[in-house]
Amino acid sequence: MDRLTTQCGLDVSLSVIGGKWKPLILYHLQDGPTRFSEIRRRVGGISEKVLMQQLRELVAMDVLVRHDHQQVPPVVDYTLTPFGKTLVQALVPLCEWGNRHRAQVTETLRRAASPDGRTRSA
Amino acid sequence: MDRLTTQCGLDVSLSVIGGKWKPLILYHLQDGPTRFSEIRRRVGGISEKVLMQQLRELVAMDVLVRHDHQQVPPVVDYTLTPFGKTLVQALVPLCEWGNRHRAQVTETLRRAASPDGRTRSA
DNA sequence: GGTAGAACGTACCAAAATGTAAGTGTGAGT
DNA sequence: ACTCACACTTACATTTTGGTACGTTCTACC
Repeated sequence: MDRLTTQCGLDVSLSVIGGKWKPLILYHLQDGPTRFSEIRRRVGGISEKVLMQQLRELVAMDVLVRHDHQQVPPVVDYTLTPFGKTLVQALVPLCEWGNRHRAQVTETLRRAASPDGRTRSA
Repeated sequence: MDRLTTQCGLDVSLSVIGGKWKPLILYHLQDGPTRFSEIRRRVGGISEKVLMQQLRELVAMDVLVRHDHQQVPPVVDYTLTPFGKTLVQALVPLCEWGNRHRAQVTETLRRAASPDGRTRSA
């Protein structure tokens, strides 16, 4: 009972980076401490509300630390914890895979969405 | 405009393995051709409808191939394509990460969900 | 004959995730 | 004075996702 079962661990990872944005967020935090608004700009397309949620969850999971500079107007930044860095490392291959196959995937998605949907021959 | 942007590739991967079940499904297909009902049993907890959806999407993305044995009662199996295998390889690290940190993640989730929510010391 | 199981399809629903728009308080720039 | 940016929060609307339940066609089994 150890073939590759035991629940492959994917479930664990997924529970941490689940959602549409978390992987992207983590990715954009690799440069070091980053401010809220800067993350928002980098990720692009994410709303403040959702970004906040995700950040809070990530912080709760000890993947990030939040540093409030106690200034006004507010200055807060988020940083990957060592734990978070291991996670980022783990998704590097996925990132590379995505880059390597961007064309193919994009193309496939395109034709899947094409109105006359000729996905195959007939 | 190419610092590390260009979209890190994660968006591509995510568009393929997005969703609650796809990674799990792929994982359980590593053994080779697997029948629908067998996948369902292995993954566990997934409904027929959703499994069907996911499989169809995966097939559409050329990650899997569907083989209908043209028998009755129906015999159909799904297999990873070479392309699919590269994807599976890419999520191996995530899988390992999950296994390595299962305890911590589980614990964190547990206390986050605890009714009296003592997230910190006291 | 009735039942079970194979691999689906479909209708309808509930829940989760995401998005939108607005508001908060304060200080710096114009 | 007015506006903007900061880091959020809240209420609300919408979209996406997942789930339940049932139907189908056919065969093997009791």
